[in-house]
Amino acid sequence: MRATRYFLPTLREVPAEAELASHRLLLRGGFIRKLAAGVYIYLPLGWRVIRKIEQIVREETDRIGGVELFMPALVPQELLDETGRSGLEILFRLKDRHQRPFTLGFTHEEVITDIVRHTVSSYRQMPLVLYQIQTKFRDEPRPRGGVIRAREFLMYDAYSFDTDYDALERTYQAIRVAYVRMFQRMGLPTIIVEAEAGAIGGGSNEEFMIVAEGGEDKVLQCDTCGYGANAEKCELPDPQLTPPPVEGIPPAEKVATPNARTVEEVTAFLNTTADRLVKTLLMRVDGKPVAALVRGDRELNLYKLQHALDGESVEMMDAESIRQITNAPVGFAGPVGLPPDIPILADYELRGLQDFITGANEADAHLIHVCWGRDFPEPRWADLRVAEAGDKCPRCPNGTLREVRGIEVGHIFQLGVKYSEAMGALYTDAEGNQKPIIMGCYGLGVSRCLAAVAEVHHDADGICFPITVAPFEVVLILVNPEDTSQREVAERLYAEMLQAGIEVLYDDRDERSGVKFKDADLIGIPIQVVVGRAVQEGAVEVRLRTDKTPHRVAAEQAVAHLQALIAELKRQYEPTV
RNA sequence: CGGGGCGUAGCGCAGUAUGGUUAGCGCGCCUGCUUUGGGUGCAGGAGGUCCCCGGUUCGAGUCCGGGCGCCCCGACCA
Repeated sequence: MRATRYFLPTLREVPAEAELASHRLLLRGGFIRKLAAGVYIYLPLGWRVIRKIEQIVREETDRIGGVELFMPALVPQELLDETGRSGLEILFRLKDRHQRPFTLGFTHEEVITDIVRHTVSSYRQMPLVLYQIQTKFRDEPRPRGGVIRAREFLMYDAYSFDTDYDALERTYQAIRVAYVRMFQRMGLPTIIVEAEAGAIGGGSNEEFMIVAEGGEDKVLQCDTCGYGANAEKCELPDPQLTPPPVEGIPPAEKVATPNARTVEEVTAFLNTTADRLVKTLLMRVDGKPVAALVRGDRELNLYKLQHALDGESVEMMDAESIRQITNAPVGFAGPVGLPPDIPILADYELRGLQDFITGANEADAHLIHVCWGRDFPEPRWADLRVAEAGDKCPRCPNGTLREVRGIEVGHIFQLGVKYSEAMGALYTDAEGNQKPIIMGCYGLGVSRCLAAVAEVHHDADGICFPITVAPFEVVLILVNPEDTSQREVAERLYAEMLQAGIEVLYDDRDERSGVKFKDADLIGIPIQVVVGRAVQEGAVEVRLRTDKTPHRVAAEQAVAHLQALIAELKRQYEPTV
């Protein structure tokens, strides 16, 4: 491709809206352009990278027997009614001219299950893996980081159908390996961590994370065993604390704490530390009120509370309900004197704590010297708090958790029968029994991977693409277009490279060399071929984007040299599993 | 949804406190010359709904009211 005929709108100045390096570089390099918040145009260069990524995920899915199809983005709302997902806030909604409600697909479990329930009826038709690469629409509360979290984005989603859980496990493992191979081929170093299922639901699931400072997710990793988990999910072991004796602790006493609502305000006012405080979070699980207790310096993990009560949903109680239950404004709730029909759950850690401070269920007042079992009934103990760096590993005896930030690029789920039962996707087994199909689903953020690659592979000058996903393999830089001998050599080389099947961007623009070098570095094509003054000796210079050392190569041998170099670079990204 | 910030040429910004010539600067763009190994130099030029609507005023980019859009932080406050 000739740069003079291409569309390469690079920006010299940094767009004000971008914070993350990947976002900045993708905008500056002319890969993406914003149309609205979380809505992006993929410019030619970005689109070429997207297509490389798509090709990799296709090849790896096909390799394990997956079959590609293409589902509609327009999804009738009634289909989502069947699984109770039509009310999700994340959905973009619209109506047709007959006022029939539609949504824009945010994921496609219902659509694929609909196809399968009408077509798969026998155990003989499974295992089956269907997948697509398609635009997804999610009205995110806060899009950010360019295409890292967009409202319209490209996603690969695969769905598996099996007759039993052993078969699902085999399929799941095959796809898990395929994912490892995909990310290796893209040059994305991932870790696999346990995760929460969110709106997808179902059984066990894992996320593929890129460790990156700009990542949105908090990930905990054991320093000893291989355990890793999203902070949303990360379990903590019961520390089996022995309750301290209650004898000798003064009776609970009400103290005035005017306007002290937050943990910081209360500890400052009472001149104590947050670990002497017990927070009482009034929540609703499946609409029913519960009180959750965690230490003042800890965070309640909503998912853990939900799971502890086997609930479907969890939310904070609204201020008005809190006022009714505690007779106090938000900020002064406590476990002492709560209505007895409100169950109290407390984090394991609190079993080792007595003589603490809580809200008094009264405006501008807290209780000190509170003891569970004495001042209020012994709560139900559970793992409720969000894991932090320094906590004990839940899987091995000696491990300690450390915290990193991650970009979630893939998420694989064992769904089980959640969708097949809700939607009546049944098959007949060899004995003639009707059973629900056992499903799995597997997502991979294609456009997010573009950002992840840029986030992982860049330096001060621009992106450094792995050759496997680079928009071009080689950029051919003609230093001085008015120098006829340089021009001739460059034109000949360009023709030879095309002939040899090398993906080359030929920068034949009438620009100063500095502009071309800067642009080449910015857009990150892995191999740079410079046709400049070395032409006088019949040579060109070949250098890597990542290592600027020029290698003189005779012009006649350049193509052979490049082919070898490309093969060598590609070998670095061959999968190891 | 809460808090903060922003909206002026394609991009980055100044001007707004204290209303008043023809609304500026840098980059980019166009023309000519120049230069040709890391965003060249000189000269000339084009390009504006000052986010939108309404109001105050002799006069609004600037003041007032309403709306929209975009960015950041938080959304676990107890």
